[in-house]
Amino acid sequence: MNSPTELRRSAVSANRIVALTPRSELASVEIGLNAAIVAVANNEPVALIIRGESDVAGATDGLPFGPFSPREHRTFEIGLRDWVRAQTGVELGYAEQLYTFGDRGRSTDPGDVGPRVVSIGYLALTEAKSSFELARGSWNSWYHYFPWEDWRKGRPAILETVIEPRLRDWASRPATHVSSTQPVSRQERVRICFGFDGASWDEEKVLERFELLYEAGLVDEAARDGRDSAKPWQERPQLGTPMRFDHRRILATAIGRVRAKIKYRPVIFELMPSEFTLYELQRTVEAILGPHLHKQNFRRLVEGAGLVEPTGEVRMRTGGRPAKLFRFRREVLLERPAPGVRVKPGKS
Amino acid sequence: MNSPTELRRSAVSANRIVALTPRSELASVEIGLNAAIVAVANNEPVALIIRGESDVAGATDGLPFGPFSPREHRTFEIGLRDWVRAQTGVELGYAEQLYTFGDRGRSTDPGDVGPRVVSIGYLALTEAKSSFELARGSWNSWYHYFPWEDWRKGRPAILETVIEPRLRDWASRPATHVSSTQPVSRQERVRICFGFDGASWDEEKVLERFELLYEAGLVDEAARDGRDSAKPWQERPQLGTPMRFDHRRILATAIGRVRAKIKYRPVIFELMPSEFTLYELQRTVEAILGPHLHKQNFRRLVEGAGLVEPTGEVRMRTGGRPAKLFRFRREVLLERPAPGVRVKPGKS
DNA sequence: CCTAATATACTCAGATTGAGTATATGATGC
DNA sequence: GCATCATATACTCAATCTGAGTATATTAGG
Repeated sequence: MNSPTELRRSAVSANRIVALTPRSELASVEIGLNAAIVAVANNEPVALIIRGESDVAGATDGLPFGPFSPREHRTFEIGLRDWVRAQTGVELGYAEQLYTFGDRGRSTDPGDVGPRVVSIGYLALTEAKSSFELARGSWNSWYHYFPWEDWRKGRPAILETVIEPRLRDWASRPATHVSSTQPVSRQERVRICFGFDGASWDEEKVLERFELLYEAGLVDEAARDGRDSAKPWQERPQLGTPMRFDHRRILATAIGRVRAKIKYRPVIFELMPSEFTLYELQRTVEAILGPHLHKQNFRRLVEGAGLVEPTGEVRMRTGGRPAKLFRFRREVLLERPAPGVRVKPGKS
Repeated sequence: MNSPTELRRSAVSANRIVALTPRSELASVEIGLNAAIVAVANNEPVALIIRGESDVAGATDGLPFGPFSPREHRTFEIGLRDWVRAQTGVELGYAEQLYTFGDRGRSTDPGDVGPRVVSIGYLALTEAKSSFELARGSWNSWYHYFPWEDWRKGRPAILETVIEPRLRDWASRPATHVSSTQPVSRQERVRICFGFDGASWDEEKVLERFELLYEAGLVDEAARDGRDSAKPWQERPQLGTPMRFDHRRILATAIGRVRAKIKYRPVIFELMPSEFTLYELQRTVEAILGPHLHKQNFRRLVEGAGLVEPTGEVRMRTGGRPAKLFRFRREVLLERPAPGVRVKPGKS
């Protein structure tokens, strides 16, 4: 199989194979476009969720998605915008590609070797207009699907009561596949991802945490995908609401990306109305990131970085002194290489 | 077409269409896996290049790539590793997904509406063992393809002499497609991407710069893809060596990603031998990032962050005082949330 | 043993950051 | 109308970090 001749032959033909192989012999796949559409409504971070029919594990919720057809759409993004508009009535503003998922182990049909759906995940950010006219779907809190990510009221209890004991139990068992590409022990991975034993909590590791729970068989999707370590879903505690297909994984990727990105790109303003007070801005950042920020320093940072400019107006009835209204200074994009809300957790 | 009934119908069927549509009707595509395999050899950043037959624009160089077959490979990464091993003999270590490209405008056949190749780009980092046993391909400097990115000897002359006048000329002409999604003028984009008129040079904007040159019809790939603004390739100055397919775009994405990533993840050590001096480490970082760093502060930073530990050995014959040898401290991964070489340009 | 070349250690001023206190001003209730 | 409350905004200060310099150590080569 790996004789020098074999290797040579396959190497030589490699660059030509696409052109030379008849189309029918090439295993082709279908492309699914999936959109994690994120907004912040009433200081709650939400994603646009489509409810569909229940799958084998009882999951009904999913992201807006549709097949990508090269016939109809010149680019993925155009296709995505069309799909989202048709499905939900939402006109997307900011959108960026997240990741392309294609594991066979994650399909709903684990033994399948035929054509397969490859999911290209997209992140979209939009302003949450109140009682938005949705043709279909609803805005659901993303902490509904990831309760362990909600640190707005301190460390979520579910970490102590459910996740930690079960993950420790899983970590104490030997790995089923001992691989040389996985040099870090289960225990260390659990400790780092979930901040046990004094390790710090990294709010960006959303996907890593979800993947760990998946590997440990603690989320319903794992059982549905037929992982050996997973018990039947009726017997397990439900860690967050499951989603159809691998949509929860895509949403986890999206949350991690947003949390990382607002620190070095001014994408937070995609979630804001055109005019806002600095405290509203802070609350929006906190809705995304979790921990509370130091109010005075947040102001200093945001104003000092030139991210906003006062409109001259004030908002009355804030319950105290009126707050100045600000707008996003689009010119920062032309001034600084990487403007963003480089916030760090603090008091108040 | 967009009557309420139509919209409703398409919205309702959206989630089911994958399951309900007969396979023959779904436009399926072929997945190509492409690897930008990066190393640093003799302080020169290099990528593994496969030379193939010349395309219509005369491009011969390309990245290792091959079709992804769901039949054979459980994941993209496994498929990629297999392909790279078969084509080049290289066993990949670190690899991460970059981006999935699928524009029709970038295919070699612009009018094509049939099955299309979607490229999933991967970045791989490896140590450049001297005169590596390559079954096929060669290590080429990446500045061969992107001469304007090479700032190791100061601002590259090609920016003044060729790029600036031609981009300014292009920017002064009105955009062919005036779109509301492009609120920034050509002039501003050129200024920001290439650091003209006192704007700072952001070494991470490799892809943005390449895309701008592509749009302006200044790289050979643009003419080959039949963009209206591009003159026949014989008439244009060759800005860097062109590559086949959209491989130069993938390499640009890879360079930008590496340059960004070494600042917050210790991926630089994937490019180093197991033992090295701090100056060798600095030279490797500089090969990737471009500008020179302040030697003393670089040492303070790297040691202070706990990224390395002394082996106790020294390297003689450095031309002066012997240098201590260091190794990567893998434990940092367990200690800090985002360890990396957070370097900033400076003197010496 | 002197000199060149490199490695490493130490210093210091300015900027940034975390966190506190003080003041401004409209809303509310009497 | 006025005290009180609640919030917004301004100012202060020490600890730390950062950029950049000078000084010293240790080899190789003549």
